[in-house]
Amino acid sequence: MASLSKADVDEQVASLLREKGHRYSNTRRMLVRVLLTAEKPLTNNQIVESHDSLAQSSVYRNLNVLEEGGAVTRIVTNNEFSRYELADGLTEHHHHIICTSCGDITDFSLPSKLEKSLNQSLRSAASKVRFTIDQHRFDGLGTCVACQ
Amino acid sequence: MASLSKADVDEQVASLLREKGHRYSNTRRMLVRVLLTAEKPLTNNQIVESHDSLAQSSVYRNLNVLEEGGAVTRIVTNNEFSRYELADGLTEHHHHIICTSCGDITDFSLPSKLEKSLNQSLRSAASKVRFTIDQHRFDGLGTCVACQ
DNA sequence: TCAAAAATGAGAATGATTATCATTATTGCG
DNA sequence: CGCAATAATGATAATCATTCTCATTTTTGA
Repeated sequence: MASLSKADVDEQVASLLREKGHRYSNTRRMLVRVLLTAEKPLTNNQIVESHDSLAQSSVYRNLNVLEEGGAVTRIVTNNEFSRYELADGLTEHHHHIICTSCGDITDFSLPSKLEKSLNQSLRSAASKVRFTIDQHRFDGLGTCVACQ
Repeated sequence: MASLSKADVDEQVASLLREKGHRYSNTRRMLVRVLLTAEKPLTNNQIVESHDSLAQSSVYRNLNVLEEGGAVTRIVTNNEFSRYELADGLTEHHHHIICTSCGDITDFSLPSKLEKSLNQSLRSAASKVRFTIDQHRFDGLGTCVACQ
């Protein structure tokens, strides 16, 4: 599954938002663009600072709208900041290695075979406790070079 | 790896705290007892309410002390409450199925073969980006029976 | 062109968590 | 045993990321 072009992503996001009765406004378009070009999940402030015309309250509000629409995923690790990235389906499925000291995040992927086995085990466990699974996350927690 | 007895856990925690120059006070002992008997990760408030003599500020402070000592793991999912459980080594290694609606958490385990492959893939990815890995987490995110 | 609906942004409010600090408990040493 | 010194406690205040409010602006569709 190759990654999508900017136009494709726009179209997908527009459609996701439309389903929820939301518009794909300029601000939202800008957020998607920033997340698409970022090579790692970003905090709200990193996004705000990336562009003069972005108001903090709007970024928070719109990231929530995008998250509810399924276009963006929020990553929470500690009690500091949330980080945001484009959701699965808009990017390739991947996982994270997270620095518990500074919060920095790096992406990585698992062999698809392993990914399948994981999914299988998860679904089977979930059905036993009668949970519906929307997504999963596999994170490595540790320390980055800068922090050790 | 069978789970440890209460006495064993106490000994381990005492030792972990001692290494950090902390005492294994009655309050801390009580927190460990509550987490040990709980069948799922608990919020700070759930712990406070489990016992009259527990002050909120002390519970927060001591959960942090226990976390720093490696005796307790904090689980953060959304912007609401953190939840706490005994760390790996004091309980059997396991994973979580989390309800994104109410925050409820259920434990489950992966086949040890899968667990090994996961670890291998993670370590290999981490070394490439020069991260040191302390632990990993694999969470299923979805909706519990009560919320769907 | 116009009204209805949605989005924006500045600032106020919220609320989980952390810091403060006077008081109390514990430790180890003589 | 006492008795400092050190750590823990708990009530309360402070913090700060995030959410809410609301007046204004933009967009939509008829």
